[in-house]
Formats: sequence, structure tokens, C-alpha cells
Amino acid sequence: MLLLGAASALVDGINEGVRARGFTDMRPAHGFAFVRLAPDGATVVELAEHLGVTKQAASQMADELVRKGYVERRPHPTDARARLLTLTGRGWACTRAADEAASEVLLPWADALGPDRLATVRTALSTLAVPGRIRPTW
Amino acid sequence: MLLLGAASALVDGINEGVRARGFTDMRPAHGFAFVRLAPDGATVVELAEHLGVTKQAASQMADELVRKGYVERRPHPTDARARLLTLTGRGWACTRAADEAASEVLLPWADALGPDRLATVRTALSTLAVPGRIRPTW
DNA sequence: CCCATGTAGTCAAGCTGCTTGACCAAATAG
DNA sequence: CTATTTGGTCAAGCAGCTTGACTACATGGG
Repeated sequence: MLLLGAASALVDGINEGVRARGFTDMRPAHGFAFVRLAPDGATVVELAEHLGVTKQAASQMADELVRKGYVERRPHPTDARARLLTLTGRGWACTRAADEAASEVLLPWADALGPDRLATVRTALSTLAVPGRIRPTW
Repeated sequence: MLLLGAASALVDGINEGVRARGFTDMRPAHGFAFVRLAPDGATVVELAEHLGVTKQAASQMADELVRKGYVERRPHPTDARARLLTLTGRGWACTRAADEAASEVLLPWADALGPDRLATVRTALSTLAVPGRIRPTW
């Protein structure tokens, strides 16, 4: 289906842009994690739910991101068992790079389309998409 | 991105429909393979190119599909090295089931949208999607 | 006609990202 | 104060892919 092709092209394009900006050790999956971590941080379990994987998988991804310097594990303010994962400066820089890359990919597309048809596409897609479903690994 | 959510929902929906029709041992990736095999069959290498994986990976997927009875390995009519992978009766039945499932998922969506806006969405997506790119494994 | 190079396919080994299962420590309910 | 739930980790295993090496057939130039 061409919906899939478009989605792939989009993800590839953004990933390409992120790498071009110097973050060569990032995969698209990391970007999906950043979406959840960006506002106020999250626990491993919350991250796991957001990504649709087990908490072990999320934990080991967190390990990787900590090792690479994008994420910190801080003590949770109210729960001594939990740890709050938050973005480091480098993590935020990468998030900004991803936003830039995304605009870069979408801008010419939105331009060619015009605001009206763009809105049509957006609403059309949002009726099909169930909220929060981001499981790219088939 | 909500484009991804829509793509995921679509794939999941179709896969669900296929399973509901009795083909419980199928993954979405198999469907992508069928797209290439359906018209006249294909060799392992052609399948590999279509899926964007190595020929070894394609070959072992072919093994699986043969084992499950969806695909046959026949001698290639003009090249004694090659083997032509073709769908069996069961393979065609599964293809038909997938088509039905796809319409089932898309029909209410297309209905709600109307032909005009549907066409808009289609053309919009096709400008973004590069041809033949179907690599769902990020 | 024959050899050199290219191509289709398989075998084998290894890696990566995920899973299931078991467990500990802190939180929470009774 | 115990019993259960919840956040997190450790360990082992698996699925789907990769790279590398090899065989059998194809093909083009001498």
C-alpha cells in the first residue's frame, strides 16, 4: 500500500536529516522514545507502554541512550523504586534536530499541497489512526 | 507522526482480517512477498529486491512459505540455476482474503471521506512515497 | 570451443532487538 | 504488620536478519 511507502519515506527522510546533523548513532525507534521522554521525563514502564514493548526492552533501550549520553536516570521524586528518565542537553539537541529534519521533509510537501488539502489529509489520517499506536516493528 | 499511526492501523487491520479468515500463520511481511509473487511468480533474488532484504533472508522466507503450503518452488523455464516461486491454490486463497480484508478496512474510511477527498489523499501520499520502498522493519 | 567472469541459490555462523521467566525492593491495601 | 501489587533488573532464549563462503549454471570474448 502506498500509505506504507509514504510512512517509510517519511521516517527515512527524518532519520537521514538527524544523521546529517551529526547524530549518527540514532535509530528511528529512539525518536519515538524521545517523544515520550521530552515533556517531563518518564519511567521505564511508561516508556515501555508508549513504545508497545516489554519493560525489559524499554529498560535496555534506556541503557543504550544513557550510554550514548542522550538520557539520564534520576531518582524518582515520589517513588523510591522508580527512576525518572530525562533528556540530557545532548538529548534535547537531538530532539531539536529531529524537529528541523521533520519540517525539512514536510515543508516542500505541504507547500505543493496547499493548506486546504493538507488539512484534508491530516483529518483523513487521524480518523484511521488509533491513538498512541506506534509499533513499527512488524 | 500520525502518518505512522495510520499505516500501523492499516497493516494491523488487514492482518487481523486475514487471520480472521483462517490464515493464522501469516505475518504482514508475507503479504508484501505475495504482492511480488502474485502476477507471474518471481525468483528469490527478485523477491529479495522487492522486500529490500538480502537474498538469504528472502530464501528462508520462501522456505517458510513453502513449508506452510502457500508457495511452490518450480524450475525456472529459461534458467537452470534459478527457481521460480509461484503461489499455490492456498496462496491465492490467502491473497484473495487479504484483498477482502483490505477493502473491509478501507471501505468505511473511503465512504466517510467521499471520492474527492480520497483522491486528494491518494495523490498527496504518492508524491511523498518513493516507488517500491517497503521496508517496515526499523 | 573454452575459459573468465558474473549470477542464482544455499549453507553456516553470528548479531540485534525483542521476548519470557525469575527475582528483589519499595509501595500500597487490608 | 503481613500480603499483594508495582517498578526495575538479571539471565536466557528466540526470530529475523546480516555477512561470508561456496556450488552450479549462464554468458561473453578470445
